[in-house]
Amino acid sequence: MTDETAWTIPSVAIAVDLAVLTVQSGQLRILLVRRGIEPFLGALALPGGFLASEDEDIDTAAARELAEETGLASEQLHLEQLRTYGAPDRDPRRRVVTVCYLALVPDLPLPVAGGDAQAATWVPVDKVLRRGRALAFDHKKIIADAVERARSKLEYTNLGTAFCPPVFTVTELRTVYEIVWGQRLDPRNFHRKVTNVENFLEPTGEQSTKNGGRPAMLYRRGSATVLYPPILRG
Amino acid sequence: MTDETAWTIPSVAIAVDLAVLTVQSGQLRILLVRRGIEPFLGALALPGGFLASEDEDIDTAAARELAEETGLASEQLHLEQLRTYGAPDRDPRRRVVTVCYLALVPDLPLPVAGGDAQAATWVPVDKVLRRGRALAFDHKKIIADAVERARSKLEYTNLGTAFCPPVFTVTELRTVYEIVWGQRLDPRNFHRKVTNVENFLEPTGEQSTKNGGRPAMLYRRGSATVLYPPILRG
DNA sequence: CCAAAAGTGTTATTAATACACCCATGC
DNA sequence: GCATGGGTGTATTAATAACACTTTTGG
Repeated sequence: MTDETAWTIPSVAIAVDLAVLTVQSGQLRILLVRRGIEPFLGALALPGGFLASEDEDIDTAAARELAEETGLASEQLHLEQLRTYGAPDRDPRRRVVTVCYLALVPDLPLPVAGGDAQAATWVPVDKVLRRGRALAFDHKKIIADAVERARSKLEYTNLGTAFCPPVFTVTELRTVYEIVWGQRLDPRNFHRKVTNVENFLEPTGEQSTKNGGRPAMLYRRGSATVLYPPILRG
Repeated sequence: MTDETAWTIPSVAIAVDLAVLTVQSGQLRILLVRRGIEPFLGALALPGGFLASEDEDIDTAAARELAEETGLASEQLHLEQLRTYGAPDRDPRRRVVTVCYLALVPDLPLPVAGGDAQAATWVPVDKVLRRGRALAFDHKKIIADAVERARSKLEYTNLGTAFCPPVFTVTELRTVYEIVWGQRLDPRNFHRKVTNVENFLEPTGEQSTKNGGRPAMLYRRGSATVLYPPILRG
């Protein structure tokens, strides 16, 4: 930080945008809102906004936006800073630098479209990334970065469990991996791997009999947040 | 991004700070400047500054600051965004959000203290992180994040070579790993690992005879930027 | 010759992969 | 019983770890 004085500092607006990912109906999906004003009127965009006040912390702003859009508080959910995007022409109106956050959430009943928030919808990321028309600003690039971050974090952390309900089976967790990575995993080897890593899964003692076949053990997320050795995609 | 209009947007200053790491004299070191004004007068701080103009891209601003401080251009050097720090009270004067960048550079002749830049010095990160007094703002935390990012990136990328000169030996590269990780590595296994990964190192055909003992083959950084399987710290 | 550093070979251990097989439920 | 999904055992392969040993220089 240099010693330049305040009068030399250009005026720049700071926004906070959210890339909220979930696994729903066998797809990796992202929460998007339809823009109601120009620019990019009618285009899909990441939910977000400007700081609520000059005193609001940016992490707090992200958590607030997330609660407004999904109704979720910070428990059973993961929120981390992704990256800051600050190309000078990314917003045609004025200079806006946006601090983007990545959130991983379980399959929610639905995003509640209430209050002043726009109606939000879950959109498959495959569709967004392949035919990326109708995406506002540089949000397609942001989504690509968010998805890559999520994919890589599944390799060496327990964040796959953020997509699961509080109590889940090994198969549910494996399905999350398969959907996020777009790749089949051997059920038997995956089972052994995640159950052998110390404190990765915490057995509840309960069983799930929801599907046909032999009942599955139910687990909670364990205390181990890192997975060593990692599960590599290959 | 919401549809709030500009008059609701709080005014926040955006800074760009640099965590420039190098390996020098057997230590991992970071480039720091001594502050000449309040607040934190006389304390060590990361080099950085505000955007040069309202039209300057933040990545460009980081590259410009880096060139000003080190004289290095973007070749034979790595520069990536680290994280954005935006706690409301991190600067007592006014609200400042800083976008921090991580740079990895080879052992330079010296940082040139010329023009309007303050005199910069290389400070061992161990010293900074252990007895972190005299660090301005939240820069100690930023440095800790930068070091952890650098350490983890050595595991699965070729960024260790960013600390090396354009042409280097396997032993020089291993020494970089040992210093950054603070851990000894088996010379033989390391050699086999990095020379076996396809396109990780590009042989020059030349040999180095600088040290005693058998001359070492000289390599350039290869085209492979990711290391699979990774070299894990354990 | 000796010391020092570079590099190869070899073995043991560990982890990943592939797949046969058994287990426990619903119907 | 039979289909279905859950879970274990095991052989194969690949990667890591540990270390003996050879190579090539300088003195």
